[in-house]
Amino acid sequence: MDVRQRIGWNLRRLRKEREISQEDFATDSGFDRGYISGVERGVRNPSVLVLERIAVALGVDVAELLDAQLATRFAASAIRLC
Amino acid sequence: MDVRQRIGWNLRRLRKEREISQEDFATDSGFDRGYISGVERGVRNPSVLVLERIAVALGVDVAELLDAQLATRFAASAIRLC
DNA sequence: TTGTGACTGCGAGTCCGTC
DNA sequence: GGACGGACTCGCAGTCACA
Repeated sequence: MDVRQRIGWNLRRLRKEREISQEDFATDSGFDRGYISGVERGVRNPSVLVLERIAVALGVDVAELLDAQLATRFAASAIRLC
Repeated sequence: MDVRQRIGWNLRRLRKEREISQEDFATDSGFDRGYISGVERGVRNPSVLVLERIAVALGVDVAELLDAQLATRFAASAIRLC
């Protein structure tokens, strides 16, 4: 799985856990809503500074955004649920 | 510690473990030597796609480049050794 | 062998909108 | 609520010469 998709699924997972919308998270993290959408879908290529801002907004460590296992699991269950 | 410094120390640590120069690693990973130098010193802000290329060239997972503990330890010992 | 400043092209990141 | 588009700005990717 691509790093961008890994990050995307992890971001979506952690955001959903907190039960907030992309718009609310965008304002929290100080990013554009459309940009957050792109990151979640894995079409954007964020820099590590962006990653840090996202991690801080989520209250987790940057490394957690790159966790392959959790991303894969969440992606699989998300596909099953839809 | 800044994410960029974390990545920098981890890259330097893993590269030194393999006993190769910045120049050799640059050719291996397909980057410019000056750019690698900047990433190691934490003055560059690489994108996640760059991170993946570096990780592949090192033969490790991207998450390992963001490991805070190993980076801090190596940085401390490096300062002690110099 | 590595650090560093300066440079250009292009993509990251923003703001508007529609569906 | 979220996907997706266009147009825009600014900063990063990638390179080189020199210390």
